[in-house]
Amino acid sequence: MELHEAKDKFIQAWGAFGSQWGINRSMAQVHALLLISPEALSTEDVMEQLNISRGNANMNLRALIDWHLVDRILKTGERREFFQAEKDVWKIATHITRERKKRELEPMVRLLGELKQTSGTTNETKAFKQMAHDLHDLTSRIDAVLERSTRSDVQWFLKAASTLLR
Amino acid sequence: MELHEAKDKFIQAWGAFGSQWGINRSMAQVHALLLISPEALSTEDVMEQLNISRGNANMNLRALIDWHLVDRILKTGERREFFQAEKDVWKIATHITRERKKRELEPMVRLLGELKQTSGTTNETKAFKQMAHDLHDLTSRIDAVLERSTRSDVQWFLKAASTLLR
DNA sequence: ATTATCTTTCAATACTATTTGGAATTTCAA
DNA sequence: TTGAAATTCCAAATAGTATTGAAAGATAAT
Repeated sequence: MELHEAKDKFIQAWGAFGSQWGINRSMAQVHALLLISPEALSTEDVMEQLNISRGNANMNLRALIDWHLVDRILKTGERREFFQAEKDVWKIATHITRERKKRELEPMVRLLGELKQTSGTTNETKAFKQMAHDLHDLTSRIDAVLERSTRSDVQWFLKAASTLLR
Repeated sequence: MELHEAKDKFIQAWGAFGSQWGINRSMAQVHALLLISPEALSTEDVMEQLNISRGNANMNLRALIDWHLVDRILKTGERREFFQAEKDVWKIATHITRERKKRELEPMVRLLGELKQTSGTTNETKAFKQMAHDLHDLTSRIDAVLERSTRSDVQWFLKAASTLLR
């Protein structure tokens, strides 16, 4: 397959994949583009290559920086800013996981913890409390697994181990 | 907290949580409602309790059945159908995971596998191939972990173990 | 201090996804 | 069979989200 075609396929697929998981398409596409660029790109580059507006490019670049997936690069003698994606896929996975865990999973765990103490003894209440309890238990476990698997020491260890075993 | 308030909070939260992860709000809310109902509900019940239209209720109930999260119940002497959610949270998690893995993750793994064989030796091509390779590696690993952790024998074992340790 | 260049903001617009409600279809007890 | 009761379908309406583009705001060279 030609590079051009492959690049395009990847950007489209990453965008579609992102939107299925609640990440907006442009953001995922900008990320994809930066992931496969050997050099840091300017806002203008991103706009041209993805055919999106300045405002859109700017907003999504900022969001990606906020998610720690992209760094702002300043080149000496250059007025504009350049953007470069983090290329280490472990770090990417870690940042996305931790961020979503913090923003979405943890609040849900907290809520379920509260809800399982709802007062009452009717059948309906019992069913509710049971479900809140079970879900709290499940989400806490998932939270714990994600916490462990994204801790930087584990990352270091896994990386070292996989290098040794290569 | 009162049951009514708790129920409502749960349904709203589950709906919001779902949409953040690419599951439409009504579907998540219907699921939430059925999760906490001790009895199976009719389409009419769902419509009333969530204030949604017949078409909407019907469509999402069918989708939930398709995802193996809800069963259709036939009561003798009753004309209408009733719906009951799977209450075992392990099974719920397993079904959701396996379904999304199959529909979304596996196709991405396949694509990355193809893309990493792109032809060319320029810097740009090399960067592209490297990223495709790394992402293929990562997504395959995630796929493998999910495969293992959702296999029914593992589920059985985990459940038995957690019962013993109670 | 002025100007050219780049970044950010945000109201208007376009686009997508969801929801509705009525018509068509199916089902089953009489 | 028939027809009341239920389900399913689907085109149109609505709601929700993303994108644009022009203007305002920064910034740094001259």
